Amino acid sequence: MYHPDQIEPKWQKKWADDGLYHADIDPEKPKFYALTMLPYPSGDLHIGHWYAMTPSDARARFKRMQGYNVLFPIGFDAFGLPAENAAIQRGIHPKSWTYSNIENMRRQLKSMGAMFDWRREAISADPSYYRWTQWFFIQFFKNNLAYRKEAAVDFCPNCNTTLAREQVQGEDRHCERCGTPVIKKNLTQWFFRTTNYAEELLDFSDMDWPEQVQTLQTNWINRSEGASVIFKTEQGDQIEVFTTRPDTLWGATFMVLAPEHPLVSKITTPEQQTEVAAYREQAEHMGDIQRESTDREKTGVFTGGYAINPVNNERIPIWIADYVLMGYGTGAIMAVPAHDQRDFEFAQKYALPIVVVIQPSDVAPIHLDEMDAAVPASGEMVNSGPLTGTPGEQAFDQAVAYIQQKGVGERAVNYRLRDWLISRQRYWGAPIPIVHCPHCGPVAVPDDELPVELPEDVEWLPTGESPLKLHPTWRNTTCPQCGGPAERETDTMDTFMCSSWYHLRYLSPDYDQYPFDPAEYDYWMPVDTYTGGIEHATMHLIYTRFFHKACRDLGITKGKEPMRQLRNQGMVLGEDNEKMSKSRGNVVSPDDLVQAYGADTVRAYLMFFARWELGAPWNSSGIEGSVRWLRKVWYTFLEPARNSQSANPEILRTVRRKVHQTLESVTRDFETLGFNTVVSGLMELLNELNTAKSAGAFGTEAWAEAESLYLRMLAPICPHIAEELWERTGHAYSIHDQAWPEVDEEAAKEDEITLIIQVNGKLRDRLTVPVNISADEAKVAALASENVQPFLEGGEPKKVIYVPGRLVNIVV
RNA sequence: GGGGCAGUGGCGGAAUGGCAGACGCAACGGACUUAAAAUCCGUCGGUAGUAGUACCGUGUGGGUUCGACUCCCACCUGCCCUACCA
Repeated sequence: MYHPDQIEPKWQKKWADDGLYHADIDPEKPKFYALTMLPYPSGDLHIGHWYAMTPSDARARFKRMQGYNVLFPIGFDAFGLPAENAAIQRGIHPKSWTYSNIENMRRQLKSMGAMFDWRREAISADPSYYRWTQWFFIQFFKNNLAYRKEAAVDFCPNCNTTLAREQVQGEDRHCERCGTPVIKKNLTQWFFRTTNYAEELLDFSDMDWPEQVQTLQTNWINRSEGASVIFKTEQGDQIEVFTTRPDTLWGATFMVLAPEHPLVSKITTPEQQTEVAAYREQAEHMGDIQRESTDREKTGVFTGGYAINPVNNERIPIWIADYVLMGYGTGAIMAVPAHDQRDFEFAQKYALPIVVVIQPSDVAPIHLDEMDAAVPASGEMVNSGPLTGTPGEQAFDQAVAYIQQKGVGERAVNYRLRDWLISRQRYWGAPIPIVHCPHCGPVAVPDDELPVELPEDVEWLPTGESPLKLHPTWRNTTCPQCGGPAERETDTMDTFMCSSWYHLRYLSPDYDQYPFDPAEYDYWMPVDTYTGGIEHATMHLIYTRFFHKACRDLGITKGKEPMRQLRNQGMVLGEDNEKMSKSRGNVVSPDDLVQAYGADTVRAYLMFFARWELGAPWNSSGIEGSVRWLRKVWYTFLEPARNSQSANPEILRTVRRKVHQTLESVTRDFETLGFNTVVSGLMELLNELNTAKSAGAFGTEAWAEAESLYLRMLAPICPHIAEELWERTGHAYSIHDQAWPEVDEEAAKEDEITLIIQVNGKLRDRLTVPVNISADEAKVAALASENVQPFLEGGEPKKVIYVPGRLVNIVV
């Protein structure tokens, strides 16, 4: 009988004792770095973790059997808010909460039977880890990739911390972690210059990443081509604007600044002072959700000031309006009401002039008094001074050339991507290693004083303030530069900073000279296959790419990208087709499943029940199929047959053919991460083998080969049962050290094929013919078919198409 | 408003432009059993027919092709991302 509860712990212990999955540098072997996104130690391993990790493990095991030296590490993204919330709510220290969770999750992870090399485990909350997170920060700081500025930033009132732009999501602009709508706050925060890399981050060449992730990142970065144009106020101040439509410059009849624009107070005339101040006040207090809602009627006020349109020297009024955002572009726009809907609405409401300067050829001649909407299309330039008459296709380039020649602007590219805000006003994170000195300003903590350790004796007060700020002594220090009294930065780093480089720490988690051992780096990097959820497309996956490129420019890392191939798994939903959650009561516990069925069954089912990249709702009866399969595997190979060795050569030939055909498809599907068809292929083969077994194939040479190949193909998916059967069928330990079998092309070949006979593309007959049938023979056979005759109606076919080895299509 | 992905039996899914529904779940019928579980055998897209078989069928409508689940165009539905982005 198959008893997974007996064999699984036994083999897990033996593999661990033998160090079977230790991955060490071996220059003789090609390397393969397989990486699965590291989990947050929330306390319990979710079925989603199993869904993410066990297929990745199977793929890594497959690569290992193919002869690669495979590194498949694991660790914990151990800093973060839930730990701190547990501290506030239940009085448990985040450290003990986190580390006891890690202990439990380690046990759960080990129950998977995955080939993790535990010697390489890295925990981002260990001082030996975050010492280097801090070290990276300092490298960025010293090289002007980290800077501090005051800005209106997103703040989660529930988590009591600022967030990066990427961590604010959805229409209601809610916090990525807790779902609370964020508010804007003016704060001085640390940023990384991700925007320096905007252009490079758009380049996905030589990367095998899903189209969807490329699209998400490309849209997130949102490159737009246009021109930057300098307008001057009547007092001579410059106002720079970005426009994607330089060809509409002659139609710019007013300017709009964001209410927060620094020039507003200077431009505003005394008469307009009160109104402008009131509007700015109102804009400041209005939530972002309200302010950014598109359907709200546009509002604004006149500043009293005027600018000069640099192409036609027209005097145009300067307004402020909250539909212009300080955070995008320059916070100022030239308004072209005739050709931009927003500007059009604004101009209508406030009776501002509208001038048509573009006449698209497929639009009836535009008359000002008949306009009820802007005409955003491009077309021939009209009313545009020297450029009047320029055809639509040339308008953009001609306009840019014109402003460049006049020295009032130039071609420009703008991105929506913002710099990465990394300050968090929380305790449980890596402290930002900066000392604020009243004389020297912000000064980096010297390398030999790293890590800046988190003090453990902190108090939890429900004030929303970081305990680091409230700590009586920790803040006080001396300036590393001048030696005078100074204060430590009390903000910690975004945990995405920790996870931007964990793949490097896995290489040498105990190394203390550098973030990683360069020898390990040179051997293992880049990551060959990276797997994880698509929800990280515009967060972690952008950050880690930025991090790699920034480090490359500092001489720390090498190569263009950190991860060569990326694959995303889908999500396992509850049986009710809803996202699993405790409150819905639809959570599936992997611990319970392992207890009931064994890890191998859970692994097999997770790989079989859905397309991995799509995921599907859980089906608790579906897992029965995987249980039955493994039970069947067990007795197929272990229970001798009464009629052993009595099969005829025909049967044995068929056995060999099926085995090698399956090996071919399984190999291909493992390569492409098509796990569901790997499993179904093996199920199918097992059915065939049982047919052959009842026909007397058991105990033959062909059977022995089938057994050996079957178990090896099974090994990556169900490592325990494969090892057990490998031993029980008399093979030497360990199956996981065996080579992936080679396909015997000769054995896989078919002798006969089923030739499909179609008439006008419709199936009419199937003929069994020799595989090497000639085209003429095939056509003759097809035309002779009884099922075809009635359709010929005695006449000659118009055309007969023969697809070698497949079909004959008769066109009548 | 913009962009992306998906749509195949009761369900999950399979199918280099060439036999639609492999494999599995559920369901139904049968064998074994005192009984149950386990296991085994069989049926399982729709309509008509005892049957051979015929017709219909991969969200809808067109197109390309000897031939379309697959490629192209338009649309519908669902999900995801994004959004006064200048």
